[in-house]
Parts: sequence; C-alpha cells; structure tokens
Amino acid sequence: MKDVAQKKIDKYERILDAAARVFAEKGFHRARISDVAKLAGVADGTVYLYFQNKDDLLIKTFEFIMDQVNSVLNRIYETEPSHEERIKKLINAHYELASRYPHAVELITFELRQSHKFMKEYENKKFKEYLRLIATIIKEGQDAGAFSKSLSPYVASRAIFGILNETMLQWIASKGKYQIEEISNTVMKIILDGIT
Amino acid sequence: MKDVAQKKIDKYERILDAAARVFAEKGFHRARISDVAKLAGVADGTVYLYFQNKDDLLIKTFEFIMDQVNSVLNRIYETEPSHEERIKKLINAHYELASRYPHAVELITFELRQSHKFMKEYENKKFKEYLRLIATIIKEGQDAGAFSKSLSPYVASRAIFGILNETMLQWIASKGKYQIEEISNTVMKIILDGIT
Amino acid sequence: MKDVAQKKIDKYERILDAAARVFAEKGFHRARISDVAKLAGVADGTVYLYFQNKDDLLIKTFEFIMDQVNSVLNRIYETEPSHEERIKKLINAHYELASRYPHAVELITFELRQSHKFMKEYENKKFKEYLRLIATIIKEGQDAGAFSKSLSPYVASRAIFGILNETMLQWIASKGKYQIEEISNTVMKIILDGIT
Amino acid sequence: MKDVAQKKIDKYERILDAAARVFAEKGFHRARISDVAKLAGVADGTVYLYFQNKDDLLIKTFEFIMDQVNSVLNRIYETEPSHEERIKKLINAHYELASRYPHAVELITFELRQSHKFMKEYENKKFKEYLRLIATIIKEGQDAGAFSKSLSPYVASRAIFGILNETMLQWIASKGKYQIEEISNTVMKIILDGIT
DNA sequence: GATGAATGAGCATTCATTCAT
DNA sequence: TATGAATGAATGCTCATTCAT
Repeated sequence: MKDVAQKKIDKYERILDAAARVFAEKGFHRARISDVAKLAGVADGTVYLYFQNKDDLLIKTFEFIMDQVNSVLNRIYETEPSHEERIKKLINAHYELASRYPHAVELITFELRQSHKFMKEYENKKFKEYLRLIATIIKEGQDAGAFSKSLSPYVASRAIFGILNETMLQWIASKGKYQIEEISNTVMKIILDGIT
Repeated sequence: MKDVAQKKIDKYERILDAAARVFAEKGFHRARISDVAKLAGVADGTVYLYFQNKDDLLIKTFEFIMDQVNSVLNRIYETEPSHEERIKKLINAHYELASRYPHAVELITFELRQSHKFMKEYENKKFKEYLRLIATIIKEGQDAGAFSKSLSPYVASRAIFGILNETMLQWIASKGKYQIEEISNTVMKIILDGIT
Repeated sequence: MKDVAQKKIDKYERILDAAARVFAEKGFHRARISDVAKLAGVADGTVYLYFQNKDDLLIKTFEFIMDQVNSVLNRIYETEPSHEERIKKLINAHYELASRYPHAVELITFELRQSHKFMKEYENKKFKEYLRLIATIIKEGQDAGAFSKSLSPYVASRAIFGILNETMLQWIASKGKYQIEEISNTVMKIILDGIT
Repeated sequence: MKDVAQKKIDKYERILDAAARVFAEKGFHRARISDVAKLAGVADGTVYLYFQNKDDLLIKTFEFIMDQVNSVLNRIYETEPSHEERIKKLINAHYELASRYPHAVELITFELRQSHKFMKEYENKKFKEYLRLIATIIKEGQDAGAFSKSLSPYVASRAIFGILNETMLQWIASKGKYQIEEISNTVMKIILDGIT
C-alpha cells in the first residue's frame, strides 16, 4: 500500500516538476500539455487524473514552489533572532533557490502574475503569505529599533521582492557572466542600507 | 499631402495605443488582433499594413512606450546636475508615468519579458538603453563621491527597476488603497539610503 | 451588392444542406464539422462564421427543414376546404418530401429529438407548430362533423406523425423494395378510417 | 455453485439495467461507461468482462428489452383468440410497459435506430421479430375477415409501432399532463377503426 | 490604401479500452 | 474474477493571417 501511495505522489510531483520546467521555458500559453506529459513520462490523459485542467496545473505548480520558498523563509524567521541576520539569510536563501531552480524564478515572475488576467477568482494566497512573512520580519525589526520606522513594511516587502526577483532574473539570464557575489553584495548593501 | 501623411501616423499610433491597452488588459496571448483593430477603429487587415505580425506589434508597442520613458529619463539626466536629485526625479517620473499609463506598466512587466521566450532573436535594445541610462546616473554619482562605490552600477540599475516596477504594480493593483506618497516615500528612502 | 448578399445566403444554405446530409448519414455525434465543411466546399472555420457551434448547426438545420414542411402544410390548409382532402394531401405531401429529401426524414426522426437530452433550453417551436397545424385540421374536421369527435386532436396529431414518420423510414430503408403506393394506400386507409 | 452462477447473472443484468437507464437519460454517445459501471455498482473494467464494447452493450440492452416486449406480445397472441381483442391487449400492454419502464421507450426510439448508422452489420433481429408478430396478428385477422384485406400487414405493423411509440413518448414527456386514458382511447380508436 | 470574409493550423480535453495487480 | 489507473486517439473551436474586392 505504501508503495502504491508513494508511486502516486511521485507521479504527481513528476508532473508538477515537468510543468514548472515547461511553463518556465515556453511560457504558459505556448506550453502544450503534451510537452508536460512527455517530460513527466506519462500520457497526456494522465495529467488530467491529477489536475483539473491546464490552469489548475499552473496554479498548483506555483503553489508547490511558493510552499517551499515560504517554508525556507519561515525557518529563517523562527530560528534566527537577529533582525539584520534575518534579512541577510533571506537574501542568500533567494539566490540559493534561484541557482537550484532557475525555472521556478521565471515561472513566478511571468506566469503566475499573468494568470491574474484570466483567472479572476484566483486569490494567490501563497504570494500574499510570502509578502506577509517579509513584512513581519521588517515590522519586528522596526519595533526593535533595528530598521527605520519611516518605512511602510508592506511596501518594503514588495520592494525587496522586486529587487530580488529582478536580480535573480539578471543572474539567470547572464548565465555565468555575472558572479553571484557581485549581485548578492550590491543587493545586500542596497536592502540593508535602505531599510536600516 | 501633409494631412495624408499625418493621417497615416495617426493610424499607426492609434493601433499602437490600442495594442498597449488590449495587451495590458488581456495579456498578449489572450488579446486578439480583432480586439486591437476594433479599439483602434480599423479593420483587422489594416493592422497588417502597419505591422508585420502580432509579435511585431508587441515589440513596436513596447518600444513606443520605452522610447517615451527613456526620453523622460534622458531629459532628467541632461538638465539635472545633482546626482541625488536625478534619482529623486527619476523615481517621481516613474510614478507619474504609472498613474497616467497604468497599462504600460503592466505591459512592460509581463508581456515584453515573456516574449523573450518565443522571440529568441529579439534583443530588447530599448530596455538595455533604459538600464544603461540608470547605470550611468549611478556611475557618475559614484565617481563624484555621491553614491557608494561598492555597488555594481548595472546590478543596481536592475535592482532599482525591480523596486520601481514592483511597487508601481502594487499601486496600480491597489486602486487607491495605497497612497502614492506612502509608496513613494518608502521607495525613495530605500533607494537613496541603499545606494548612498 | 446583391451578388455579395446572394453569395452569403448561398454559402449559408450550402452549409445547412451539407449538415442535413452528414448528420442524417452519420448521426450528429459521429458527424465531424470537417465533414460538413468539406461537403459544403468551405473551410472548417467558415462554418463558425455562420453558426455558433455544432449544436446551433443542428438546430438551424432542423428548423430549415421544418420551415419547409410547415409551409407546405400551411398551403394545403389554406387552399383546400375539404377536411378529408386536407388529410389526403397532407399524407401525400409527406411521401413526396420523403422521396425528395430522404436525409431530412432521418434527421427529424433521430437527431432532433435526441438533442432534447443535451439541449435542455431548446424548445422545438417548429415541431410544435407542425403538430398544431395537424391538430387544427383535425379539430376543424371534428367541428364540421367530418371526423370523429371522440378523438383528442393533439394526441391524434402525434399518432399521425408517428405513422407517417415510421412508414417514411420504412420506405427509405427499403430502397425500392416497397412501392410507395403500397405504403401510401395502407397508411391512407388507416388514418382516414381511424379518424372519421 | 448456484449462488456463484446466480451472482454472475445478477451482475450481468445489473449492468444491462444500468445501461438502459443511463443510455435513455443521456443518450448513447453522451453516456459514459463509467456512468453505467457506477450505477451498476461495478468497476469500469468489469463491464468489459460481460460485454465486448460499448456498442455491444447497447445492442444487448436493446435486445434485453425487446425480448421482454416480444414475450408479452407472444403471450397475448397465444392466449387470446379474438383478433380484435389481441389488438386491444397489445395496445394496453404497450402503455403498461411504458409506465413501468419509460427509459426503455426512449432507448428504443432514439438510440437503437440510430445505431444502424454506425453498426452496418447489425441486423436488429429482435425488432424484426416484434414487427413480424404484429404483422401475423393482422394477417390472421384479415384471413378471418376481422380486419380489412386492403392493408399491407407489414406496413400496418410499422404504422402501429409508429403510433404507439410516438404516443408513448408524448405521454412520458407530458409527465402527467396527459391522462393515459385520453391517449389510449384516441389511439385505440384510430388503430381499430383504421384496420377493421 | 482599406476592408473583412475566408482560411486552416493548432491544442485542450474526454473517455473507451487495456492490463498489471 | 474484479479492479481502476493509465493510455492516447479523436475533434470542436479559435484566431492569426491572407487576399479578392
């Protein structure tokens, strides 16, 4: 029974993983379900045993990625008491994830936000959760006197996401031309000096 | 004769303007050429007298917008000698443009960058020009001792674009919930403190 | 202008005619839009310039046929004063139509009524109109003392439709084995003796 | 052993019964094997242990129904010596069956005859047997001088089936609006006066 | 130049059928 | 026997693009 259940999970995640790659590479609209299925090593119809439709697959793929990101941020928040260190670790965690899952970064940037336009009902809870986590870190830093009180935490969280997302893309697109340290140092400085 | 030439330009720009709105509203793939044509008040076929195909229309629309942005930045660069003031004006100019052409911001964020995926040959000169301009302002500020020398100007230009783009989206999406000043102040502080 | 308008009508009717044949031959579900388009000599997409979708095409095809049938019955009703003669002419008109448009008979029998199951909103006005016409003829005959007053006109109209429809199918399926007169005589006797 | 054999028959008939309901309700093409399986309380694959494929299931379902109808008609033929009474009982038996198995009537009307179109080889022996039985009753009545000799028995049998089938549908569709007696009386009169 | 009717390639999705368990 | 997860063929419909007028 365990094997069977495991197999099912494997297939589910294999499809999610394939979807993340294909969507990131071709873009949601140009990606064909048959591409995803082929990369996952299943038949086209099998995708529909695990996901309702193409939109659902996109959403689930995004949420799968965001869950992992949020889980990393949560751990930093819970284990690191220093406000400044939290920010540093948060930044580093982003670049680390970007180097391991570059297609996930592209997916988050382009596809998910795009989907707002044609999925009115989709609320994007995971992204809100992500922003809320960063805002919380900032707010606690402000209360402790570590960060400037003149900042709006929620605006700052968006700004930080904007910086990180854009520079991760820059790094991915550069394919080695930029050193991760060069980007990381500049970003670290802007954010830390910017909020303290 | 002049009237006729003018008419032609009008139609060209009318289509560009319609395209910017439709692409921003529906997203490139969900936007139909017939939507653009209808909004521009021309026949479907007429679009093809001015643009090679749908991809070309997207590129030209993007470049039309970027030309205007770059022209504004250029004027700031040429008329404002203070390095810090240049940054302040640059930030303000972005929010001003965003409030006047919100659909242009969405278009730049989502559609154009996406197009990379399916338009390998497209170089995106205008966006590079935009980044180069910001990098130049930073570099000159560094040389003059106004900005921190430890920053990579090109990375910083991406970071600034990331902050501005993301917070413009936040402001557009909030539809009045956020005051432009709240966003602007926080962003201004992060960027200025971050780079000086 | 007239030529253009005419061409459009031609194409519309050409598609209707092709649809009637293909639907009758293969059945609605097994008929492919491309079959209809090919037989009509147009592209697949052209069908959708004239009809909303496959269901709509079925409905319009049925209504096109029923309009012609109802128009024939109406003319009989209006020009023939004898109640008994009306019935005779009505019967003959059916067989005549069946011999000219056998696929129309099959379409009416199988496809249209089937469509009830998946087109809940479809009211089938034309078929009701057809039955109402026959019921009127019977009722007027009853009032004039020509037909038995013990019959329910509306039930009798359904019964007459049932007889005619079934024997038309028998004749079409027999492909010449049955003489039209053999069928026609038996039916004429049953209906006339049955209602008088 | 008997229990096991019985169970098998039970399952076979349970699937047939489920198929009759599902086909009648949704139509053959819109009915899914999984619908039938679920209603019968078996797995999808189990259906294929008892029937070759979906077409075979439709045929077997039809034949199951027709066997029961033919068996009723046979009993009437064998136990009732009066020619006129045979017709009356035959008519009544139809309405009785219709009230008990309305879905069977719909199935016979629409689905089975449709299947001709895509099952060229299917001969429909049971329906022929049904018509032959009615034709025999008519013929014997003619020979005995009870029914008009000018009728073609086989045409008359089709006519009678047409009347009954159509009015049964009328009654089923009306869902109580029509009294079974109103329909039955009119039909009885038409058929009896029509053939005698 | 301008039109818009016509074209037809392209793809998401369904579901009958199979087969390893 | 019985299961139901997996398969993959099949098709309605959309819309970018063309071209006769």
